[in-house]
Amino acid sequence: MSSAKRSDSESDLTARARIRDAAIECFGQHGFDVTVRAIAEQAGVSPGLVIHHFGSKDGLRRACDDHVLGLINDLKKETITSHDSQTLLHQLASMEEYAPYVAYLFRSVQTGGGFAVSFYERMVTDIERYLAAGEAEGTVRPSRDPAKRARYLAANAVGAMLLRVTLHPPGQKADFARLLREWSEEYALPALELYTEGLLTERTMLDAYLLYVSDPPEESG
Amino acid sequence: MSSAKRSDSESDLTARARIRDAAIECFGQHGFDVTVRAIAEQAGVSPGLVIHHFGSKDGLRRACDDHVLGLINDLKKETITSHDSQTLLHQLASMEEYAPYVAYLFRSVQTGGGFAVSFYERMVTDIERYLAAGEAEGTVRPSRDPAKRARYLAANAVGAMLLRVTLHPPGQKADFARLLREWSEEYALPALELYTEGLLTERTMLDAYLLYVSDPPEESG
DNA sequence: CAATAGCTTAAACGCGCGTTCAGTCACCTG
DNA sequence: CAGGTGACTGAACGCGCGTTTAAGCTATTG
Repeated sequence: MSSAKRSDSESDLTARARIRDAAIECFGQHGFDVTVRAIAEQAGVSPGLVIHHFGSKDGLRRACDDHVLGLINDLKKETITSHDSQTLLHQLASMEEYAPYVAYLFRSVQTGGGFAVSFYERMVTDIERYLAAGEAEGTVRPSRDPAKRARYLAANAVGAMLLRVTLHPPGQKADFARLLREWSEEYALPALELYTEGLLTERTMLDAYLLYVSDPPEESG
Repeated sequence: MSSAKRSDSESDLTARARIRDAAIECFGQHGFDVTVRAIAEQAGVSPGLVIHHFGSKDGLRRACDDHVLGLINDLKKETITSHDSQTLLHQLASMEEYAPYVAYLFRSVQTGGGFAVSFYERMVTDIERYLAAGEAEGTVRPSRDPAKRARYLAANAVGAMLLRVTLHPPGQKADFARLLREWSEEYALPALELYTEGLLTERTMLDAYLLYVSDPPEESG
């Protein structure tokens, strides 16, 4: 379904594909409130044709979701063997030709909805696998609850980027690869401090919590 | 400016104030795309009156920003002496009568813009002070760059909550106090693990980075 | 009481949106 | 060549939005 046509150069694509690509670009750059007219103009067609092919603006959005999902799946299958230590988003962002799709994904997460949730869940399990590998390798400390740790770290990492993009929206041609790189450089020090030395000097809070969960007090009310 | 009238009970307020409060409630619950008509209905007035008092929908939004900002300032002045260890947002959320304002702030951050940025910057310095206090007290490890650490931790904390609210939007009467509490309980373990034990088993990455910044390699290109 | 000023409303305006529709064109099929 | 099918367009429709406008109501003032 997603592996049919795979050419580019913009004009030898079927109009339907051109509209879909234009929509992904517009949605990613300006959010899902872009007008159908703007998408049509970007694709070089009339607004009516957009609806003719996708039924409605919502149908177009679903088609975009499906297409991006297909690309992700294809990418995953390709890189499942090459055991690189990069997370899904970094993989995507590092490839320049995938820029519009990364922007689309950011915008999806920013907007919320089912597609964003499923993509985020994918990242969570991605990070969980990544941490488990590090654990097996001996570089990552074992956790008392690896799943929750992965979820916690994922929420922090993705949330921080989401906040950044929301408060300081990038310009027209958003280079998310650069954005992720700059983020990593900017906060490498506090991140590495936190990851290797922790934040607290004593373990009293953790020990108290562990004692608490092993022997919880009675619930009142 | 924000300390003039301070009564409630909804009907003895001036219409202007009633509209403003209704707008804060609507904006917080449904986002800034709520219609002026919906706000007017919530306030029990006609749509025209809303524009009559605030000039435009944007003017109404600015008035809401100013009002919430005023409340925050008042709250800060009150609790500046009581040196509690709670961050600004937790203080707000812990007071039930402030619920609409917390929802409004969440929605502001979610939407972006100048007001959201200034509020977030406030949280950053808030957390920086909080960390510095812990450092002086001996419970928080000193950092090689406290400002950046504060910014990093703030981005993670706020971003994670933003992501949560975006992907799993709360129902009609959003209880953000409960939401923050549930979040803390849910991820107490991985957070405490990370904060007291760190994530990595070796300090090679941190040491390599420290070496790198003290003697950076030549930039090529 | 008459007059003025401000609060308030119902109705409507203008605009931009998603969508529909009638019709044109190109291309297959027999 | 006749006929039909689907891509495609330009124009329009209908709707909901923010906003405007004219008029009514109330209260204060001389």
